[in-house]
Amino acid sequence: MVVIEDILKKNQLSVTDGRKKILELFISSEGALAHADIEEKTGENFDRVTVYRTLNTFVEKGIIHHIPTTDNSILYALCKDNCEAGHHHDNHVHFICDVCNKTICLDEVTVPTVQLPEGFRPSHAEMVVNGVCGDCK
Amino acid sequence: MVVIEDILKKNQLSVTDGRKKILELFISSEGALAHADIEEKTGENFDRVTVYRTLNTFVEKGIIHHIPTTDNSILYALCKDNCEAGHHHDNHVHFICDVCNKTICLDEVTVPTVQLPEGFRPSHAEMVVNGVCGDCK
DNA sequence: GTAACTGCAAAATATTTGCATCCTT
DNA sequence: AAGGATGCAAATATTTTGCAGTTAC
Repeated sequence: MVVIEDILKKNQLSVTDGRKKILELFISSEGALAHADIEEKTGENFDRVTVYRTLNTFVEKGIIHHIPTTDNSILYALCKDNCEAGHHHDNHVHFICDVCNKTICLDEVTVPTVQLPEGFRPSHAEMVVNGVCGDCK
Repeated sequence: MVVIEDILKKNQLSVTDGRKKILELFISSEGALAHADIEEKTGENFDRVTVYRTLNTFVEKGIIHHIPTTDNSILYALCKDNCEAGHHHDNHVHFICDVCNKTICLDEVTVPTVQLPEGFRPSHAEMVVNGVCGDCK
């Protein structure tokens, strides 16, 4: 698909099979993905190492970003257009469903600002909400 | 110290040297601790395995809890009194300093509620703010 | 004395690195 | 053709498990 290749080119990355598939997976999935998801769902067996490297590259370029999680898992999700390399401004709330366990980016819900104590200067804020999602209610 | 032993007893845990030292470390440090911090800062060389088991036990009992982080690290911090085993209600904002890299529990700052899309039901929310802390400004 | 906790060894997982080969540009 | 990306092998790092010895109560 043209769009996917454009994203890669825009970030000075050569267009390879693996990168296209992984990026496509992110675009087609509504939620966030863990490393393991990617190894499974790409269908073809990718080399584990390639997945690691691809994810790192995507994070560096600002195509995807980490999502904070309370358990130990590492999740990745697509960044929105206003992200730049190394400094993403992806200010929406993430929702983790307790039932189906999917992580969903609530693009419409902005992270609220909070009043910090004297002397603290915020640069970025993340918010994760747990609960039951629309599909599982 | 009496207080520390009381916390352990209150949670039906036998009072051992390792648990006392690790718990003491949490109480005396203002911020959150990673597994590695604990191995270092307890001074004595604990067995790595004991640290893992102690942390898990403390989390199960609700003495400490995970803090969500955007990078891959796993951080732990003390829970407040209103925490119960397996179900903590620790609703304050966490602050991670970009300079000194410490993670601080802002006990006074409550996580705000956000308006979720139709059909979503929240059970818990976490918020992490990055920036520069009072000491590093 | 008994149950629970610890430490050691080792297994199972997860992540990183080096290098030769292959693919993109 | 040149540089970057991949795959394999192997090195590291992280976490879990089993079991025997030790400690708390």
